[in-house]
Amino acid sequence: MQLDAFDRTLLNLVQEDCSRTAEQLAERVALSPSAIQRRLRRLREEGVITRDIAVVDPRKAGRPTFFIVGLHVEREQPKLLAELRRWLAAEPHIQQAFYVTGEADFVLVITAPDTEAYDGLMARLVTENVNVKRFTTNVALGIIKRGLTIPIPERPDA
Amino acid sequence: MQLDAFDRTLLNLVQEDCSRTAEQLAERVALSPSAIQRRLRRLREEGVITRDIAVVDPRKAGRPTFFIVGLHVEREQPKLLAELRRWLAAEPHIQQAFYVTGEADFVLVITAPDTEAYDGLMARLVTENVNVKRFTTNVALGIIKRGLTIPIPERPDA
DNA sequence: AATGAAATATAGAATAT
DNA sequence: ATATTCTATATTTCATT
Repeated sequence: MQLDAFDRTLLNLVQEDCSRTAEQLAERVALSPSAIQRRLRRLREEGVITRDIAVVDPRKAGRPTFFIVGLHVEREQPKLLAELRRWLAAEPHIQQAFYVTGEADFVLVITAPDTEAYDGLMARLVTENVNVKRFTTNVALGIIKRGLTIPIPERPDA
Repeated sequence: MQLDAFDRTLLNLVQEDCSRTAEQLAERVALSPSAIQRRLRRLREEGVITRDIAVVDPRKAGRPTFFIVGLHVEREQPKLLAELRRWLAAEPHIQQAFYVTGEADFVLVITAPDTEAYDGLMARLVTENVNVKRFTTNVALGIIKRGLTIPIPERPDA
């Protein structure tokens, strides 16, 4: 699916705020509200926009602690890795998981109400996934920024 | 602000999908649609819900590369750290930034259209922030999970 | 004080020009 | 691409507990 300049600015706008009305978006996109609605519907149907979510302020919702975790596996066997991936994806407290090059094999961003909960989670992780060799924990002392926005250049260059 | 059981389930639901109508939410929250709307409005006013955003599929929007970066600073002086924080927060390609304990001082999640763009960004980072000593890069080979959801227990335990 | 139900207003979806 | 209608949702108001 090809994205034109209109699609790209729309994507940038709804990544900031998806509660904007088509009319409000029309003030910034040189398109009629109905054209904007059609495009947004198409972008969602095509899976360019995968979902619309509310972002909650952690300080006002239980003050969870954030942990950045580097995971090291025993073997790089595809089967074992796929299993681990599924496990990570299914765990609600794991916000994000990347399979990476470099020192660690996986990097995780985890939220837990407290350190004990985190310990419990990681204990389960290592016992239920024997392929996990070890992990290194970084506790977040401060959250500077937290988002999923992918900046989309107005003009395509790919 | 105190969150009761209704607020908590609502928060869990809108973190999954904020495009649900009050009527749909009412099927799962034993409240009338109007009560639900009032609560959601209050949660947004109070800043418990900070914003509503569309999540874009990176594979369908330019296939950017994700980088997980560990940042090491020269000095831990509050003034210098605050400056760096501001710089990180202002940079659109930096999706997330945490100030952490452990080996690195900051952990960043960065998206860039390609490796050159990443190089350019990091070059700017180190030249414009002399307090940055060095950094370690992990390239994401695969994204297993990507979200901002904070699981909120139905019963408060804090 | 907060809820539920009915009123109005607004935005979205579909159709036609 | 705009204009119009139709439908659904959100917003407001009010009575009730």
